[in-house]
Amino acid sequence: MNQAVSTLDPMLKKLRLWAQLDAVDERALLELPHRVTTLPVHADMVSEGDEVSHCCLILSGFCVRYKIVGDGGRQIMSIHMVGDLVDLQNALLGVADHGVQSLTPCTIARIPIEAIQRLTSERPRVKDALWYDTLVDGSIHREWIVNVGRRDGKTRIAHLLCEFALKLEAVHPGDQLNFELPMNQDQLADCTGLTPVHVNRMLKALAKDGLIERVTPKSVVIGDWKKLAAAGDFDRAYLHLDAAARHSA
Amino acid sequence: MNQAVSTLDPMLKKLRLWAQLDAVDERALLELPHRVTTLPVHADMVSEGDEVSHCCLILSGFCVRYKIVGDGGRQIMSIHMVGDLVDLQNALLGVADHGVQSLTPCTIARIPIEAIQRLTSERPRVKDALWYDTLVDGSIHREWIVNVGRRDGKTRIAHLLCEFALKLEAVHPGDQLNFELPMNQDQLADCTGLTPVHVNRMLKALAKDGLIERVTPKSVVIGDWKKLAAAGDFDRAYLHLDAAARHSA
DNA sequence: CGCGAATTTGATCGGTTTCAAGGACCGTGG
DNA sequence: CCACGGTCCTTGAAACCGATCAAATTCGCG
Repeated sequence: MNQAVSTLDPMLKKLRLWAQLDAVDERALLELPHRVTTLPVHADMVSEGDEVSHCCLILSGFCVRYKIVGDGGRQIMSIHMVGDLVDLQNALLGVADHGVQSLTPCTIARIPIEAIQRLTSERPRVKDALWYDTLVDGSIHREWIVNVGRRDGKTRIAHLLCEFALKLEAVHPGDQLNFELPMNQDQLADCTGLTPVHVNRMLKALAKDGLIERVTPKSVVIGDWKKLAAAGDFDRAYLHLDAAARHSA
Repeated sequence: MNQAVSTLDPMLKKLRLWAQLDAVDERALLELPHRVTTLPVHADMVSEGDEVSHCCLILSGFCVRYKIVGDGGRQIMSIHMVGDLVDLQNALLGVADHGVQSLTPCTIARIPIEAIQRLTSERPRVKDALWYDTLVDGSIHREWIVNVGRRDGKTRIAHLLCEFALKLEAVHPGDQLNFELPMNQDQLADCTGLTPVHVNRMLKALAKDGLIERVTPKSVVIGDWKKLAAAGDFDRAYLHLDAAARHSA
């Protein structure tokens, strides 16, 4: 049982940032029924139009939410990592209005949505935390609208790299200036509304400007964070990572 | 007092779609403290970076949420109308990560955010309704990411027109095929990530294709809904307007 | 080592932007 | 009532960013 309890820990760690949970809340969260599954790379965990009965918590690996447009193009709307309840929105809305796909092999915990709904109806603070989580998600969505709508190619890529670095640092403290992207250039293109070819050129341009270094195609070393953030028109406020400070104040 | 009660009715009408509210919930919602204000056109009700203490319910008129990017460009992230709690997200997150501006003269009711928080902590169904509201908002954000990220100019405009027509019909049943846009072409451009000049050309193109008719610049008559929806790659699912049917089922 | 996938690079094309100017509409004041 | 000024819409021409097409190179991996 202790085994099972610790499984959902990444979720708890994140939700603690969003609301003041007491011991009962935390235990109830960790005791949510779930089934751990592993997924290969490029696996669809949810497809657009599916009726969603489970919510997937990422325990390791990366995945994205995306939609396919009429002409066959794909747009990625968000990137997710350890601790993210990746299709909470789909699950609460009842019908998947978008797909979810793994970028890398993943381990996930599938939690029945009814269990979550039962828990939130009994534990108001848990509901607050999950609500807050969806609010932050919305804030990130808004920034992405801005990113693809009003920034040029180089700026979009720089912005995405900054966001990824900070989100990674939040769940895996260490050296956020030196990481491996879990995406190839096709997927970066689908995040930024560009073509893979142009992504390639913009990455090269960022490297030439000395903002990043690339040893292998997917490795990123941020040479100068401030300059990259400036180049990406990046302001971390929208990630609300400093929420915890406000809450405990 | 009856006067004051009916003021917030547009909000109640919308929230009823999102959750099963009982008589106590509804009365509590209508009795929320508030101050009614009128705003001229192009007035900022919230600016990015503001600390937000109130939440604005739109009683009449239209407004948008937007951000300004580094090079001075503007991106509109959503359009709002009667019944929308327009900066609930900003208010709940504490700091405005975006601005809110009126497109037309508006009447709004400013509700203190603490009153909303007190109410949601006492009435779980109200919290559910507001949460659901923010979830639908997120769903619309995701569709906008797709719209500006992966669709060409003509398709973006057609999509926006379809969305606007349906949202308008939802709050003001009547002839959704014939309406007046509350936006000029600069603002349409800021919604779609295009330039005003190009918006002008795409509107003309849609008219030439017989998908819309334009008597005055802002008037839109949708000639053939199905064709316009096809041209706009539009699928209404993301608006979740049919949620009510599911809930009562 | 060799195959397939992903990255890189080059050349060309096209949608959209930019720059610029003319025209329509509307509220205001003489 | 009409002249005026400003804002918005419309249109044209040229420039540009990013897309497309195509091929070469590198990388990952069995």
